Amino acid sequence: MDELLYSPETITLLSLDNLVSNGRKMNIDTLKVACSNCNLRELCMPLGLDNSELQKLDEIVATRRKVKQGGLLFSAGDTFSSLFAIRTGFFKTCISTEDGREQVTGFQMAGEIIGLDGIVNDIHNCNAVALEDAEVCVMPFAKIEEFSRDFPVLQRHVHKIMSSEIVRENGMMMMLGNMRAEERLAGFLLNLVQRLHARGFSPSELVLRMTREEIGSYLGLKLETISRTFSKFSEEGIIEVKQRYVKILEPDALKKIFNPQTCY
Amino acid sequence: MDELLYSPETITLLSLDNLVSNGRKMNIDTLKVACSNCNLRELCMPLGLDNSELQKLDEIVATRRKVKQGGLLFSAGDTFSSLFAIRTGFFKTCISTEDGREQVTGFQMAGEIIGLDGIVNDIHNCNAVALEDAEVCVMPFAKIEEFSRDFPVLQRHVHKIMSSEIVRENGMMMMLGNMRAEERLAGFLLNLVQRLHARGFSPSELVLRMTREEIGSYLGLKLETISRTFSKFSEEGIIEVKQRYVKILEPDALKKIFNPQTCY
DNA sequence: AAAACACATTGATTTACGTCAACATTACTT
DNA sequence: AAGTAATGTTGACGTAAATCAATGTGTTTT
Repeated sequence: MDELLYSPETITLLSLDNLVSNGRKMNIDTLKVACSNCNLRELCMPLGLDNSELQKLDEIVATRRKVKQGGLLFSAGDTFSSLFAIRTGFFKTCISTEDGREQVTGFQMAGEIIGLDGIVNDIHNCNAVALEDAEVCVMPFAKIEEFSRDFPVLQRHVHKIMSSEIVRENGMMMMLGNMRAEERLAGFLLNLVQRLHARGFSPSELVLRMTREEIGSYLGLKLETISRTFSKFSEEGIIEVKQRYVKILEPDALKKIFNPQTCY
Repeated sequence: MDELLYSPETITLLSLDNLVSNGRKMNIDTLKVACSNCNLRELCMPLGLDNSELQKLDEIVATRRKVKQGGLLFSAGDTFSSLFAIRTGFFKTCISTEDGREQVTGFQMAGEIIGLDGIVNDIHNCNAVALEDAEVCVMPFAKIEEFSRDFPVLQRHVHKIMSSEIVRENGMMMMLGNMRAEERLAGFLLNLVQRLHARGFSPSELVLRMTREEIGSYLGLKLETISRTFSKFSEEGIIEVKQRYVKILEPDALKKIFNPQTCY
């Protein structure tokens, strides 16, 4: 394995929780929080807000909340009251049918917003599970709406976040409806690494926070197919895989697989 | 065929355009419009607004616009400026890859809102195609945002519309990722007929506005599979199919196929 | 250090749906 | 009314991914 610009350890760093946990699966941290000082400022809700607006946002983010690996931030059926901005950690959202089939609907990382599905019916529609120890900012939706009325920039931002989720899901429908296993996995890897890169991580290396089964569920495939496709990419020299660690050796090859036309 | 409570002709009625068209593919109707008098009041944007709020909404809906069958309301790449409320007619939204594969992302009918995908990037992300002659209310998004600030009920309503689209697409991911052809088509039919019923049509009969190919694209299946599955349902006495006309004979059987557990 | 467990890989076989192709029906054109 | 195009149906066959199963690897527990 080549020497790494970003070691797997470094990649994990952002998500580690240095504070002492009280041992419960979840706990509410009543410490006051300041968006204006948050190092996710560029990614999270505050995007594009000036100082006075940032201060207002501080009022929205009343509390933080920690979720241990494997813990639930919320479950389908819970009453909806807040959106959550991920500070650290990694989540999956998933829904299940009565007969126990599960569909992962998304993977969310630091700076992303979770819980939009609850707005329609004031009830959460999916489960949000922490795939590693995580911390989120709790943003009561009533407050978001209240401040949105005073701050058009915030209002617009909220709308863009929701629209972007709609567009992402449109893309997933294309994946699930039209693409073959290799295309889906290529698209998945490119998307993941791009979002990690936007957060200061390597543009070519990543450590998967989810199992093959969870990737498969997200992509509408079985875990064996994910494993086989990883192996195939690896044999072709496109990626290097060692369990959860993935290094993209030929990003262009991956792009070509995902979207045959654009990369000729 | 039994005598019909709602004939196919009746079902078509709502969508017919009685006004004279000027012959162009699309045209902008500058006639002032009143939401307060609209017969879609219960379904469309105004849901839950009182009289003074309804009047404000009238100001948002500046114009109407007609789209002929096969015409485009907007295309991917068009600059986004307005949402559209469907007054009459039926639309599909779809996206395509560079190499020409098409994915239908939704079918929209009277009272539903179209164009939410454009908000993130101020550019439409999909094509909206009229599957029959249609008329929409043009709602400039800047105005929607402006009035949302003054009318919390409207603000909440806009949020719910967006959230509901997210939830719908979550459901589609479940369909596309986990369900077999029969389950998908059963779910599709149940959803269509339920939405039509909410608009005063029959709870058991419908006339499809889309081809087998378009249904297939939406459901991630090929047109032959749609055709075969229709035939199978028909042979089993669950539905009666004659081209675009469908009558649901055994709604419970359909529900059981869609969701094996809930109906035992 | 060994045992137990969760997760990942790989092979053999099956299957649901896709592909290809012929034909039927309806709607559109002139 | 006849001819043409678009859409829908049905059959024969092929295939990508699922299923079943065995084995490997890494991590946690005691």
